[in-house]
Amino acid sequence: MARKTGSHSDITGPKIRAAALRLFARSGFAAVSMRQIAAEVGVQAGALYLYTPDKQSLLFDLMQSHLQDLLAAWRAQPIGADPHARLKAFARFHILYHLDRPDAVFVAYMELRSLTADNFARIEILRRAYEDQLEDILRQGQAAGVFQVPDSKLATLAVIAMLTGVNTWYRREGRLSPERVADLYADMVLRAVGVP
Amino acid sequence: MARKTGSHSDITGPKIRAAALRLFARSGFAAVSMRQIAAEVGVQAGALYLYTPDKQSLLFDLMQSHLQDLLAAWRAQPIGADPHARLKAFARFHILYHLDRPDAVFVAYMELRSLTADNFARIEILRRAYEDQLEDILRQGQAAGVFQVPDSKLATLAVIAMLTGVNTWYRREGRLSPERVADLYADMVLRAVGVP
DNA sequence: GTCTATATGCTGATAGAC
DNA sequence: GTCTATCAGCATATAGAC
Repeated sequence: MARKTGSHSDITGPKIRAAALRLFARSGFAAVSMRQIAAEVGVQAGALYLYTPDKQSLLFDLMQSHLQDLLAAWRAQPIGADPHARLKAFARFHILYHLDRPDAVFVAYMELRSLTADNFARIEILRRAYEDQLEDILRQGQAAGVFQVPDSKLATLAVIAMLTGVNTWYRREGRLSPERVADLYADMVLRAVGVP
Repeated sequence: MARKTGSHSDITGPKIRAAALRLFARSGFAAVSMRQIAAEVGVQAGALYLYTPDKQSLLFDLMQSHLQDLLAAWRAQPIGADPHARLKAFARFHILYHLDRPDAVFVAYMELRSLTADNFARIEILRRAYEDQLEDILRQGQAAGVFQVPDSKLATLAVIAMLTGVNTWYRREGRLSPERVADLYADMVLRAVGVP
C-alpha cells in the first residue's frame, strides 16, 4: 500500500493503544489523562483524536481486543476429548496466557465499572463466552463421572478466580517459573473438582 | 460526653465514610469528587475537610479500618486445633464476612494503586497478616500429613483468590444462599489441598 | 498527520463569614 | 460545624493553521 509522505498513522495508532494500556493498568482509567497518553507516545493531545473518537472508546477497544484474542487463542489450542486432559490444558493455558499480558488482564478486570452501560454489556458477552468454555469442560467431566462438581457454574467461577489470581502476585524475578506455577495450579484445580 | 449545640460531628463523620465507601466502590477513587461525596451526605464540599485532611487519607482510613476489622473478626472466631476443621472454618468465615461487606472488599482490593507509596506499604502489612493466618493453617495441615500442599505460599494465594472471587459474582437475589455458597466453596478448598 | 490555541467545565483545597 | 466564595490548575474535546 502506498503511504503519504510524513504519515505515521500505521505506527502511531498501535503506539497509542500500547501507551494507554500501560497507563490505564498502572493508574486506572479515570486517573489517566489524554495528555499523559499523548506525552508517552510523543504527540500532542489533539492528535489522539485522529485515532479514537474519545477516551471511552479507547478503553473499550482495548478490553474488546483482549477478550477476542483470548477466546481465539483458546480455540486454537489442540485439545482432545478426555475431560481430565482438557481441564488441565485449560488451567495451564489460562495462567500462561494471562501471565504474558498482565496489563491487558488488569485493565479488563479492573475497569469494567469505567465502561458505559452499552460497552459493559458487550464486554460481558465476551467474558461469558470464555467462561462457557470452562463450564463445558466441567459439565462433560461431571457427566462422564470423572469430576465431582455439584454446581458447574459455581465451580467455573471458582476455578477462574483462582487462576486469574496468579496475575495479582506473580513477579518475573520470583522463585517460580510460569510453567511451574501453571503446573502447581493445574494440580490444585484438578483436585478441587474431585480428581484424586 | 457533653455536646455543643448544633454539633453533628458524631454523625456526619460516619456518614462521610459511608458515602465515600459506596461511591469509591461504584465509580472508583479517582472518578469520585469531594463534591459528590459531600452531596451524598448533604453538606457542602468544604465541610468534609473538618473530618479528613484530604481525599487520600479518606481512602486510606477506609481500607485500614476494613483490614483491621477483618483480622479482629477472624481472631475472635472460635477454632479448634484440627487442621481440617480450621481450614473449613477459615473458608466459611472468609466468604460470609466478605459477602456482608461488598463495598469495603471491593475498595480494599481495587484501589491499592490509588494509595501513596507510604499508605500502600501500611496496607500491605495488614493484608499479609491476614494471609499468614491461612498459611499457618495450611502449613500445620501439611506437617500433620493431612494436607498435600507442596508450596504453602502458593496454595494460600490460590485459596484466597478463589474465596474472594465470590464477591465479584454473588447477588443477593440469586439462587444460592451465602451459607450454601460458603459450604460448596469450603468443600472445593479442602479438596484442592488434598483432602479426599 | 500533527500542531497550537482555545472552549467550557470540573478538580482539591483554603479563607473567612456566621 | 457548616456555609459561601474563591484560587489555581487540569480535564476532554474541538477548530483551524501548516
